Amino acid sequence: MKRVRNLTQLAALAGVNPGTVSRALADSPLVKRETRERIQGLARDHGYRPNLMARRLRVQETGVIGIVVPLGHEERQYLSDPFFMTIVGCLAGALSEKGYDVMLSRVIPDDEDWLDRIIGSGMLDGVLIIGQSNQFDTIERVAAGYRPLVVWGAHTPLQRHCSVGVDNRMGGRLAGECLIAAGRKRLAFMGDSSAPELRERFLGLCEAAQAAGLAAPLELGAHLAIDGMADEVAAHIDRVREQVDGIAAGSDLIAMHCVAALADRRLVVPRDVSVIGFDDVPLAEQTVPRLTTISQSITTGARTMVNLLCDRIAGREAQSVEMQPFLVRRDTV
Amino acid sequence: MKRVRNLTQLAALAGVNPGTVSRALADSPLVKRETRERIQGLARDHGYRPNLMARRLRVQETGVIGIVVPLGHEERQYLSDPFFMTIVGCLAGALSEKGYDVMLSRVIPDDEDWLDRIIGSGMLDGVLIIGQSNQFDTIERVAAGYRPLVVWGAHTPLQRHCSVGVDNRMGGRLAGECLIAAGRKRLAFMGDSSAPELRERFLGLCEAAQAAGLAAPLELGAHLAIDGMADEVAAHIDRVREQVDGIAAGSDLIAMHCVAALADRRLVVPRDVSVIGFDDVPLAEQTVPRLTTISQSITTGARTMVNLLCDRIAGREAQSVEMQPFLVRRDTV
DNA sequence: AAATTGATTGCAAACGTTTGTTATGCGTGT
DNA sequence: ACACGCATAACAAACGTTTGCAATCAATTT
Repeated sequence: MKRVRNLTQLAALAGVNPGTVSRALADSPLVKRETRERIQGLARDHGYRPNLMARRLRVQETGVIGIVVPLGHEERQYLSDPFFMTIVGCLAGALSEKGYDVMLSRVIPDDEDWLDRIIGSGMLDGVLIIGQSNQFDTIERVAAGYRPLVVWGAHTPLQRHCSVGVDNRMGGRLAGECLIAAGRKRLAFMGDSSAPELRERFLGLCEAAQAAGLAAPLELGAHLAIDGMADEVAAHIDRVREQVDGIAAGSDLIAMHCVAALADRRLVVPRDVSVIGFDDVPLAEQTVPRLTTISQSITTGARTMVNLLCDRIAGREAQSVEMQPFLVRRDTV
Repeated sequence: MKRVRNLTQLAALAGVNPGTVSRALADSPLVKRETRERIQGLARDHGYRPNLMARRLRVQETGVIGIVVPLGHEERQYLSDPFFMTIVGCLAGALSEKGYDVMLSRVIPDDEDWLDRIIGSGMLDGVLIIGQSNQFDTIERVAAGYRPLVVWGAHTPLQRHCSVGVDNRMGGRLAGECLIAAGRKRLAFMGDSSAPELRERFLGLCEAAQAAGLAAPLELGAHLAIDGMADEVAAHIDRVREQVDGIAAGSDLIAMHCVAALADRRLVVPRDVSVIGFDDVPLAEQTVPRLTTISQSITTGARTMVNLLCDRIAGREAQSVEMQPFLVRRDTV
C-alpha cells in the first residue's frame, strides 16, 4: 500500500478529478455520499495528508499565530527568564485551544524592519508581541496598518496599538507600600530601569517612599544578561548591605537572585532584609522562602491577549486592557 | 507610494518579467547589475515582502522545525515545568542561530496518528520531540519512514529512532550514592515512576541502595498535574516524615516542592533531611538553599539535538547520543 | 559576412490546493 | 418528444513563487 502524496495521485487512484477529491475530503455535500466515502477510505488507506503549505497559499489563511519577544535592551537575554517562559506557555496553551498553531520568534531588532518582515511574510494570521522593549515606535508604526496584533506591555493614553498589561506604576507603589508596612525604611530598587516597564515600577516605588516621608530609594541596575546577573546582584548587595533593609525587585527572577545572594551572606530574609518581587510566576510559590510579589495575573493576561487577537482577526474592534496588579503576600517581606 | 504585494505587480512596475524580479531579489548574477539594483530599490520603496508560503510551496522547504512535547502521562501537564521551558528555550535559541523558525506544538496524543499529522502536513523540515512519554512505539514506527526526527529521551539498544538524553539509570544511581555518602540511610524516591525516564531513575536509586546494603527506597508518586503537585508532595511528606532522611526527586521541580514542604514543617534541609533533584535547570542554582542535583546538561543536549537534526536534514547519517549525567553538589544534601 | 559566443531577459511549467463555473446524465412534468 | 431542474462530477483558474529553457541582441571570432 503505497503512500500517496497529493490530491492528483489520489484522484487518479479513485478515477475522479482532483477537485472532487478535495470536496470529498472536506465532506462537501456536493459529492455523492457513496463516492465521498470511497475516497475518504482510499485516503485513509494510503496515508494521504493534505499539504498545508499549498492549502494555506490557496486559502490565504495560515492558522498560525506568531509569538515574538523583541530583545531590544539585552543582547543575549534570558529567554529562560521564568516570566517569558510562563507567558509563552500560557499563550501557546490558549492558542492551541482555539485551534491555532504557534510560531516562536526571538528577535533582536537590529533594523527597524524586523516586524514588517515577520508580518509581511504571509506566514501568520496574527502576531503577539511580548514586551515593548525599546521598540515602542516601531510597534506603533506597524500597528497603524496591521490589525491582528496584540502586545503585552504598557498602556499609554495616546497609543494606537492594542496592548494588555498591568499598571506598572501602581504595581511599584504596591510593592513600596508593602515594604513600608513591614517597617522597612531604607528601600532599594533592583533592576534595569531603562526598560520602560521597570522604570514605571521604580517610579511607583519612589512615590510610595515619598508618600511615607522616606528617602528616595536606591536604584541598582541589574541586567538580564544570560550570565552575570547573579554576580551583578551579589555585587550590589555587598556594596549596599548596610544602607538597605527593603528591596523591591524588578522581576521575580531578580528577587530570587537577591534572596540567594542575601542568604549567602548569612542575612535572613525577611528578618534582616525584606524582598519583594514582580510578576508572580508559578515558581515564586515554590522557592524557599516563598516569594512575596506583585502579581501580573499572567494566565488571565495571556487569555485576554488571545481573545483580543481573535476579535481582531475576525474583524471586530478590540481595545487595550489594563489590568490591576495586586499584592501576593508570602514569606519574603 | 503604494504597498505592492506580489512579484507580478512589482514586475509590472519595473517593466520586466516576474521571473527576472525573482532573480534580481535573490541577487542572481544572471540579471544585469543595473536592473538588479533598480528592482531592489523599487522593492524597498514599495515595501515589498515575498510571500513565504508561496516560496516554500515552490521550493519544498519550509525553514521551520517543529518542537513537540507529547503529554501522554499527564492530562494537563506543566508545560511550565522549568525543565521543559529550559529545553524549549535552548532549542529555540540553537535553531534560530541556524536560521530556522520554530513551531511549537503541545500534543495530547489521543490517537496514534498525532505524529503523522504533524509530519505529513508538509509544514516542517524536521521535528524535535521532547520526551518519549508513553509514545515510544508511535515514535519508533514513524521514525522508520521519516529521517529528520530527533527525540530527547532514553536510548535503548534496539531502538531505531535517533535520541539524545542522559543515562537515567546511572543518574539515579549517582543520586543514591550522593545521599548515602552523606550518611542517609532511609531513602525515598519522589516522582511518578510510570514515566519511563523516571522509572529508570528510580531503579538506579534502588541499585545504589542495594549496593550499600540499605532497605529498598520508598516510592512516592508525584504527578505533574498543573495544580496539586505541591499538595501531593506535602501529603507524602506528612505521611513518611519519620521514615525518611534522604529524598531523591524525579526532577528539580519536584525537589523544590520537597524542600518547600519540609521547610513548612520546620524541617531543615539538609540537616534533618537531604534532598537531591534531577535535571539541573538554571533555577536550581537560585533557590535557597541551592539545589544539589543530577545534571542533564540541558544546553549541550539541546545543541546536540539540533546538530543531529541538521545532519539528518542534509541527508547525512546521525546516531543517537547518550550523555553521562553528573552530580552537581550544592546545598541540599 | 556569417557564425559563434555570452550576457540578459522572457516564457511557462511547476509546487498542491480550493472553488466558481461549466458539462453531463438522469428523471420529471408538460 | 422536449424543455426543465437536479444531482454529480469535471474543468480550469487562481494563490505567489522559483527555475529550466528558449529567445533576443550585441559583440566577437572565423
